[in-house]
Amino acid sequence: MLSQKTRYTIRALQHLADHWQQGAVRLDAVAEAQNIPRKFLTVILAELVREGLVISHRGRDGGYELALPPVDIRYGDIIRLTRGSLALVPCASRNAHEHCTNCLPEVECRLRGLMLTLRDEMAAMLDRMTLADPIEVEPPFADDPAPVVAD
Amino acid sequence: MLSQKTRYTIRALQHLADHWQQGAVRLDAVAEAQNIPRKFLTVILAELVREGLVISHRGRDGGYELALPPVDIRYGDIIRLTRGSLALVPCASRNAHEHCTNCLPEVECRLRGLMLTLRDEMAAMLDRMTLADPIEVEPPFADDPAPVVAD
DNA sequence: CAGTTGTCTACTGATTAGGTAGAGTTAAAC
DNA sequence: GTTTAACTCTACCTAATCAGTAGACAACTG
Repeated sequence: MLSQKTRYTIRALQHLADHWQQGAVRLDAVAEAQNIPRKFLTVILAELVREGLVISHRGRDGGYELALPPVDIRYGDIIRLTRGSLALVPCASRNAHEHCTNCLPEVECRLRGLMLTLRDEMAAMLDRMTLADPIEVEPPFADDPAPVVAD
Repeated sequence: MLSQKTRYTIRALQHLADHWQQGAVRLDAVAEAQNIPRKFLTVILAELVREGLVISHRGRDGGYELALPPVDIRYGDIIRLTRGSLALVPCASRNAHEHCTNCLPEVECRLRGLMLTLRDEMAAMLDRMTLADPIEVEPPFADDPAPVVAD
């Protein structure tokens, strides 16, 4: 699962992408539109600024904007950034490889073989999609009560 | 990431698959061959027995064996069993759907749209592979020190 | 220089992960 | 029919991570 923080990060970036070249977007605007706890969002955006994905402007009329065009920000990169890796097991990461604990030697681990293949397939998809791509939303599943939304 | 427990589960099942129709395999044999803490493995196998994936034999010369042929156990099923879902966000699960907290309405959530597509791709692959499939292992990445293995 | 906005360090409470302890139950073999 | 090598079950524990908050500070604009 993606952590809540990763989910917030992606939605915040999508929001900034939607306002690309429209000037800085205030933190409160993002928090409100995307339903993200304000204080938590400050932490998230500060991190994105440090990573160079987002530019901030302080003072009156301050806010945030993407540091590069949406088309240059791939979903794969975002997830690698926040989660460290796309892979489902540490030993199957190509960018942040670590050995699994209590595992077999990698050379004979079939779980690793499988997870490497899966990782590559996931990476292919996530690196094909950028913040500029329109994404089709899907209707909620039928037999599912709508969530109670606090106002 | 898959939890350590899920990883152990998969490797334990692979081990049983390797000994399919060779009689019951003792817990200690699995623990040793797969490098899984013995006591923890009892918990894992007990669960698999309850789920009907594994049969246990008590008493002397007891042990465990798969309850059905390896070819009938898909990796997708194993992960769904231990993790509840293949999806990377709760709202993108087709089998154990839940609403995400602090999210947008699902009908307009692009993160969900993306993650549903990804889930389906992952599911297609994981449901194509079974415990009977040979899996190519891959050599460790080159610049990577071998792990220190306690004996 | 007042007010609005972002920045930073630290903290916290709840949950989950990853195991362990230990008493109990079965059943094959002798 | 006793021994003994298995599996089973409930309970518990510790450490890490997650999700989020507090509050003082810094910078920019008008």
